[in-house]
Amino acid sequence: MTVRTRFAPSPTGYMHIGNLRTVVFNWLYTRNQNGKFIVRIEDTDRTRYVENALQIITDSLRWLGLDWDEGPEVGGDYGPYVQSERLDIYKEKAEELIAKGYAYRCNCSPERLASIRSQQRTEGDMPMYDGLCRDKPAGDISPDEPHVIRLKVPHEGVTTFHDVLRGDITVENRLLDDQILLKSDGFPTYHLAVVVDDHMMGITHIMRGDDWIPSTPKRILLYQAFGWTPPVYVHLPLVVGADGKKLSKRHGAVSVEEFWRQGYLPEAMLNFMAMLGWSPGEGEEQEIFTREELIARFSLNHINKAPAVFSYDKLKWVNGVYIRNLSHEDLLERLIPFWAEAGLIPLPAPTEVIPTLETLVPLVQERLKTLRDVVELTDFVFADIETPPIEKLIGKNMTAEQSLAAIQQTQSFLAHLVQFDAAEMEKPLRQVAAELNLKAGQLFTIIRNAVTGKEVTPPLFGIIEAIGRATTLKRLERAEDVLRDYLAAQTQPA
RNA sequence: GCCCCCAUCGUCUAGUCUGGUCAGGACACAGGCCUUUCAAGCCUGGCACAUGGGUUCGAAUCCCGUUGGGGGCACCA
Repeated sequence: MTVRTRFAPSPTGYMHIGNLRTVVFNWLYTRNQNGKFIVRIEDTDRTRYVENALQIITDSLRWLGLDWDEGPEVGGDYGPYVQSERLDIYKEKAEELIAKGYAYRCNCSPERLASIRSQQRTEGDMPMYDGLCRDKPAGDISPDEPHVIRLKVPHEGVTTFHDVLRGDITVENRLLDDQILLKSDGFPTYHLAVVVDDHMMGITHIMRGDDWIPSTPKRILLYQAFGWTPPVYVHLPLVVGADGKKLSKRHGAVSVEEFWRQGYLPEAMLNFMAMLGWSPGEGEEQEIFTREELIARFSLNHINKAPAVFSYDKLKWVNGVYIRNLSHEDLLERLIPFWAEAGLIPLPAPTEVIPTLETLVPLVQERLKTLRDVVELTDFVFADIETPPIEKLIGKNMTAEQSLAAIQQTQSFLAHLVQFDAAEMEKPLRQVAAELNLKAGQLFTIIRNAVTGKEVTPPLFGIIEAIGRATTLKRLERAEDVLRDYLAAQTQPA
């Protein structure tokens, strides 16, 4: 039997990271099994529909490299793959259930429903439909008047389904609501649409968040009513925030887009997401896996049942590992959009700045946790800096005179350097420090401050090379001015 | 309120099914080495089987209770 799985997002605006983890597991399992992965759009709620949401979903999937075999843009034999284009099917299936006695028409007003719900709540009961229309005679509500179609859940007995991770789960039928299957606007609800589509599209395995467990019995009842065999269920543990609650915006970034914009690599995201709730098991201590390794090793046997906290720290670490493993060329290409977005370089990058960028890449590579970090690390190369205040220009255990002399010596050395190249700088500048009776660190620190305006930067000489001779000398000069002004003020008591 | 699910370091987890190695690894944290700053790298350290009761020669592992956490209860998915 060919494994067929699906990802069935609602086009409500963005791709949530919790959804993404579900997709990753579905996709890895399907690829591992050589099955078919299907994307189906569940747009049955017209009130929540967002215009370009479909685009966001497909862009997100493509960014992660999660391809689908059937669905929007690629077609397939079981289409259409958008539920709003399948309305007549659901309607027909709902009528079929009425004919078989498993469903009934209901014309209770939303107001009445709300009022019985609130009453049930205040009385401490589980809110559910009171069944007013359930026993009305067959022709009592005309198919032409506004109404919904509800599932006729048995009052007695229990419904059991099997979950691969948790075993059999049983719920008493009396606790299940007479779920609405077809809304008064003619659209199906999720419960009907998903069962009909999963069956008609030949879905064999359903992997989704375990927040769906409580509603699964209703689904099973539908399969029984239709006389169909339910698929295999795998309920995945939820992805939660640091407080243990369902991951949401207040925990930090939650949409795939945001992670992309913050400079996470798709391959790092995939690796990290795969390990959230799944592990290779059997004493395996490897943490970093290629896409191919993940596909080869993924199995349902090692999925955890407990919810997993989404650790931004660990994701950053994984991302850093992936960044360090990139070739210089590859990293450069990925960094350019971030420099450009910060306004440091134009896009596309002009050929004359490429050598500067190439100098920078090896300097920043092991310092980046995200691609976007490059901005903070190198902005002074492209943009003018503020001349540092006097405290930053006087070295540790040094006088202003010594500091001025040190900067002057450095400036004159750099001004006359034949090859303005990082490799040519270190030795002679250490020499300069020695001659001035300074530790190398004392000299380098004030030079760093003078030239970058920051106390923490990538290695100094590479940075100086990237900044270039003219700008470097100019910045040193400005630093000297500050020191000279300071000294003048000292000797001239006010 | 009712129902369902879950429970190993702060976090992700290995080990649980097939009871018996100082409960292993990683992130984070602390200290150290390296070092022009910051990283990266290396070394070291602290840190967990929620709890009570069984079963057993022996329980993180099997059973029951308790506690704790999460989720669900729409003409939303």
